[in-house]
Amino acid sequence: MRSVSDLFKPTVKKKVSLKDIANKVGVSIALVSYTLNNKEKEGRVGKEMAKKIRQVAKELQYRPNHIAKSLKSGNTQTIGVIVADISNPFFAHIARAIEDVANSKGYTVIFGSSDENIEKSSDLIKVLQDRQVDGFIIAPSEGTEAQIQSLVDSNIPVVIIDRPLPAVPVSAVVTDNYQAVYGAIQHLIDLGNKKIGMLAIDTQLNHMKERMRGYEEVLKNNGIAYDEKWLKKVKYETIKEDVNAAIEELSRSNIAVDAIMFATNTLAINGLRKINQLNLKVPDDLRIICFDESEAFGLFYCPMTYVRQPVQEFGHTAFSMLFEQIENDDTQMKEQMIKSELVVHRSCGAVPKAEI
Amino acid sequence: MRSVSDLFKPTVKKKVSLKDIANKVGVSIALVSYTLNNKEKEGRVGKEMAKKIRQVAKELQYRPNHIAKSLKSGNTQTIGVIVADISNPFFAHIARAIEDVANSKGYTVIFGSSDENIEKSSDLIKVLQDRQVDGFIIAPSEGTEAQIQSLVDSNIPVVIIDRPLPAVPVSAVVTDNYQAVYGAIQHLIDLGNKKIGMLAIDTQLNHMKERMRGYEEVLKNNGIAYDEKWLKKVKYETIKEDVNAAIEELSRSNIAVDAIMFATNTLAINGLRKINQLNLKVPDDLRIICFDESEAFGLFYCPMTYVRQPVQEFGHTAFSMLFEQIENDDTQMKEQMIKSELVVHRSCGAVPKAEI
DNA sequence: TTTGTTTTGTTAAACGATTAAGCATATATT
DNA sequence: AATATATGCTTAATCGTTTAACAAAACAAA
Repeated sequence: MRSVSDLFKPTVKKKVSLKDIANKVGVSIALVSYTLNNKEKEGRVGKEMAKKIRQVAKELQYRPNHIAKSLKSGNTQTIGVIVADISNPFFAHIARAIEDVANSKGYTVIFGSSDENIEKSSDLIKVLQDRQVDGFIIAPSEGTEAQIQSLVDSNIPVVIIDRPLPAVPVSAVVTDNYQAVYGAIQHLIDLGNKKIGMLAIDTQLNHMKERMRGYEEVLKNNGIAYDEKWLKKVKYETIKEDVNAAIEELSRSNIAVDAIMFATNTLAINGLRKINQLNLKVPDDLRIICFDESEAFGLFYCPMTYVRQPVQEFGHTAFSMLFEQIENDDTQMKEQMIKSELVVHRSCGAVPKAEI
Repeated sequence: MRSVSDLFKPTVKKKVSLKDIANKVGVSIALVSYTLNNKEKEGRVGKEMAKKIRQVAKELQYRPNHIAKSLKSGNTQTIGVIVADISNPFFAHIARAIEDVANSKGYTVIFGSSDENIEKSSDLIKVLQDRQVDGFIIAPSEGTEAQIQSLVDSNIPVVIIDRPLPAVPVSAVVTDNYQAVYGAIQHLIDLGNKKIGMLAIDTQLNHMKERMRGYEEVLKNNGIAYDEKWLKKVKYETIKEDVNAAIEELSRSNIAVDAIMFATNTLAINGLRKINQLNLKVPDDLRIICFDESEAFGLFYCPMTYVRQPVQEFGHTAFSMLFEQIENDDTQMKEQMIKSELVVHRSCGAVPKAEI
């Protein structure tokens, strides 16, 4: 007997399956499957019957169960994307670009933030593997070479982005970090700056090491004696405090630099905040150049000169390369270079050509 | 015979299943399943046998196939999160907060960006439903009431965030937008500002209407004649151009306002950029107050006064409420208010207490 | 010796799809 | 008339799990 309370119990609407359609039409499940997959030829479905099946499917508002499909087919049409922090605008924009292309190709994306942490990265990879993702796009954290290598060994499609791992034979979408910084600092030098500081993240990751190498080399090649006090390596975990300390040191009268390059977005935002607090005027008191764009630059009184990495292209290229690997299982590993460009505004001390 | 090329063909390492373990140990699949799920009692697995099974599972590096589990159990331990744009820092931070709690509870999150577009929203919901997500957290776009209602009707767990839908009986995590703006503008008035402009998004969404209502009411209650030219509604799709035009108008000498409130993050960033370009000085020429925090404010020379919504709490509360619905299928709908606070700095013309 | 209780398994159905293979019947070809 | 081909639809296996139901042996109790 139904009790009164049963009447108010939320009855979960059962999902419609092929079976329901088959029952209603009075045919086998197979016939319904063939029809709804447009394999009427292959399944030799009669014209009338196909029409009826389609109609009933519509009536019942049938939607295929993707999980069941995945189990049968072995692919999930899902990719995993692991970045350091999805709330960091640089990664958020890449993520968004990936989401858009992926969706347009019928893929769904699962994002994860590793917080530059080896264990979190490993956990995320495991979870996503358990969920049978068809492939990965990863901005690898320091020390995760083995994790990536293991994916490669298991023949799971992977593309790494932003941070090359020279030790691992894996497809990658990266920019020429050395060249980009070299060019940026050369720009500062050409404008007459001599004492040039640099804030970078303290990591062994290749992209950051290349940025530092670019910095050191360009100074050397311009005959500027490199002072190691000018290069400040800050910890990711304590970025705010470390940047504050670094800016204070670099601006102290005894070693005061003419200019500072920020090696990332986040460094720049923290640094510029401190520069505001110290009441230093850009470009008069201090010239600034940044790596990566930020919406935030729009709020700075002095239009910022920066190295622009095309994040859209990053995302699109990464997905295309991954897609190729997924579709086609003997794809060769390849490294795709994305060209960055120097966007010149006034923060380095010169009026950009466009504004003259 | 194996050809030479076979040797180089990437052999996809087959995944190990319960069957593989069962075969190797020489028992039935069921026994392995019971053991690895710690249901040895229920499955009456012998001690010795359990030990052996576990050992072989480890040897073969068995990892359960989540897809198969989902198909059997009917739940995917996955939730769908739909926001307007994941690359917008406000949503990116909420997303990150959701990701963190969700992961800690064993849930995986799939994000999607609706771009404030009804069709995209509908498509996303469909895709996620097809993928059998256990529930949704949605920041609904304008005109998506029917979509949300349909989820509710189908008894699918949903929590909406940020934007209340008064017409739909659904659980929600929101802030008191009316009160927040009322307080913010009152603050401006208390500091002597009379002609106060407002930039808002042109939408029928309740959160924005409430913000506008707060603006109008507080002016009225303070005996300030409300001039409709002061309230600028800009289109989401053409936000940059519209904001530029709005700022220009509001600062034109004949109607020049004393102060401007920005009703969102993105409006603020675009507006402040324009204000920089026009060389207007904050707070001397113009006072500013914003809704929502932004990293970017750190780059503005004048520390910004803004209404802070605790995004972490937003994410955490939303997930908790969703989790409750998922676990417990006769949960009552409920609306959770999150308290916002006014963070006072100097952009409204006064020195904040903390700095005196 | 017979019956009951434990212990230790196995079998088989199910979740919702896909798809090769089989089986009638009708029509075409020789 | 005998054989081949086409047409229309069904059966059953499979993907990797879970879990209720059954079975067989060992041991205890009557």
